[in-house]
Amino acid sequence: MAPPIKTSPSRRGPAWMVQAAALARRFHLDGRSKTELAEEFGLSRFKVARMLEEARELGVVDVTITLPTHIDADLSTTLGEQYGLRRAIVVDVPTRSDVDVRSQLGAVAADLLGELVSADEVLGLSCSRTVAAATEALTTLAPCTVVQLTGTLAGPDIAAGSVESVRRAAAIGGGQGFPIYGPMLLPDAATARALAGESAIRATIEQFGRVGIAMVAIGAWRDDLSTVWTLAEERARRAATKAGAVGEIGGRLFDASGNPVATELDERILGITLDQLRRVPEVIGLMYDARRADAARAALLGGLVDTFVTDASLARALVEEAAA
Amino acid sequence: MAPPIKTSPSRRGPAWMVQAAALARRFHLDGRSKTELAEEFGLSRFKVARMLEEARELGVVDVTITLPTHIDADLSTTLGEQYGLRRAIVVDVPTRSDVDVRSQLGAVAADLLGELVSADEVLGLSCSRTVAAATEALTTLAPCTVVQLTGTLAGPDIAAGSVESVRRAAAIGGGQGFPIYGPMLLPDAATARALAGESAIRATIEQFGRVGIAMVAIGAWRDDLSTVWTLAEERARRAATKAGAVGEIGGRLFDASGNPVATELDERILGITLDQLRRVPEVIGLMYDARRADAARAALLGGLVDTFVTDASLARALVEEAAA
DNA sequence: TCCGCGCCTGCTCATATGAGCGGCTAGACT
DNA sequence: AGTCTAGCCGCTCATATGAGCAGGCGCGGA
Repeated sequence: MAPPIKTSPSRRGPAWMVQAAALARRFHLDGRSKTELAEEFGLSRFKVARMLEEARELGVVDVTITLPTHIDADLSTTLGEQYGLRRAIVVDVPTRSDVDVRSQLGAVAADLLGELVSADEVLGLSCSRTVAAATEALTTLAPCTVVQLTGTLAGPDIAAGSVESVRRAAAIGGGQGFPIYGPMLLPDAATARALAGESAIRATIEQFGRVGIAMVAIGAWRDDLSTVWTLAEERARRAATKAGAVGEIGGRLFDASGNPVATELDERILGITLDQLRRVPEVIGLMYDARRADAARAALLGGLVDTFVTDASLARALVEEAAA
Repeated sequence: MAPPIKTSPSRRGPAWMVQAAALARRFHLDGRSKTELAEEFGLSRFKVARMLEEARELGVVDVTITLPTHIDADLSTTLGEQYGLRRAIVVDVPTRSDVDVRSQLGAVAADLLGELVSADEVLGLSCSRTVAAATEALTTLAPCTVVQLTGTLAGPDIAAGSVESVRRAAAIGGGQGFPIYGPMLLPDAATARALAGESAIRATIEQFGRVGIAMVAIGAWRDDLSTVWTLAEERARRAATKAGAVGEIGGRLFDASGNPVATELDERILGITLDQLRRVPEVIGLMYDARRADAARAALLGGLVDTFVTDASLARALVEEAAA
């Protein structure tokens, strides 16, 4: 016996199509109730319901989600679900230039801060060009305490990775700022310890436990893909890589599972540790570029981050990896 | 006092956007209930409802109605509403060539017949190239009686306007056919009367009162835009135009209000009268080309037609006219 | 500090909606 | 003709949903 395959259960004609389309428009777009539509079109409410459902099944109704900002909603949702994130936001940035991507990502991250930070909360910021881009784009922020989570980056564009981010955020929100006047990576452990003891810096470090929401950049532990990597000496780099480091947050290295990697570098870093970061209720991680996929995956699977803001290229790489 | 204008009642951030988008997708596309979504997303059902509604208002959810066939759903609905039609079907045909438009229109009209004609009904067909295109595209038709409503057109492509349409439809549906072997326009009234009395033709004419659904082409009473116009003598044309004729159906002229225009030509026509046509419960009018807008408007406003099948150019012209 | 206002939340209850049922009809096969 | 089946329709009743309301909360002005 051949199974009862339906060749074409019900071929709908043009009249049906047009009416279904009109129903769909008034239901989905105008938000009318099915009962209203039944009266308006002179149909039973059951028929309305059945037509709408069939229209959906036939793909007549194609709901396109068009966010006003450049956010890829579908990719965001997929990414968030696949990695069990609280939230994922994929910025659909057409250009490939690092500067443009950072500025787009920053704009979205800035909006996100405005949205998530509530008054009297403590906001923590790491130092990176991406975080700087976010604070540059910041326009609205609840009055909150702003804490610098890491020492400053001494890179070519010094202003980007500096205390400036904290100052700006505090100014916009109208709250207190806790900066760290000191480099992220120090020559040796002793200097690092000394600086950490300095009174202003210690005041900042003491805020770490109070941070309610942190925005940090995630770096890959690879050539040219992390500012910290660039700062480290060749020997230290090798040692860290050998120890399993694939990425870093604020100079703190982690392995493919997202667990901290303790190397000699760790002692020389001025800033929040990964364990401290884990205790922050809401960590927003910023990251872009598909070449950082390994580090991203580690950070996400390791649960270092609650909310992940990224660009489409990296998001796609992550989603495809997870699908395979 | 300045009125309480809200500058921006609630600026939603990226997190809200992404969640709203996810909700919208699952609601509109996957057809989940709001209560389900509330559980799935850990929200109250009220919040879900409000987010969905706000998303709709903000235009975040853009429901695109995409019909599988080349039908412009929006234009169809608008046109139908503006002219108070039972149904309007606008075929979105990209090409401009008459032949292509006719064949596309015909395909849709054929589907429409398959959809609307029920068994044992009496279907009437006028003679025209567009109606011929429809019967050529016909694949499914309920068993019904097919009646030719007008005499045959003696044009360059004779097959198109011939008895062939009736024969084809009757064959496909498997019902009886009532053809008219005789021209639509006769040299004089006496000949017309004589032919109408001929037994086979009279049998057909007697069916006119039983026709439950008619498919007719609407012509414009203008140079080159109506096959009948071409057949008439210059003198007759002028007289008809002077009498107010703007269009014709099966050679029967009507004025700008859709009322019959009685001229000498009327006596020489073999076929259904406009008054007889009005008594048909469902008249499907076929027409295309924006240059026929005047005739179209007259036929529609005059209520000569219940269902109007047309191309996008004509539909747009009509809609814009009505809007002004 | 107190108050009023705007905004958000979740509640209640009347209404809208969905799932499943049984009746009806038409076409296919015996 | 009898009968079977697939659609289609509209009903019932349990559930989902909407409109409107009241409480809470942060902000800004007196």
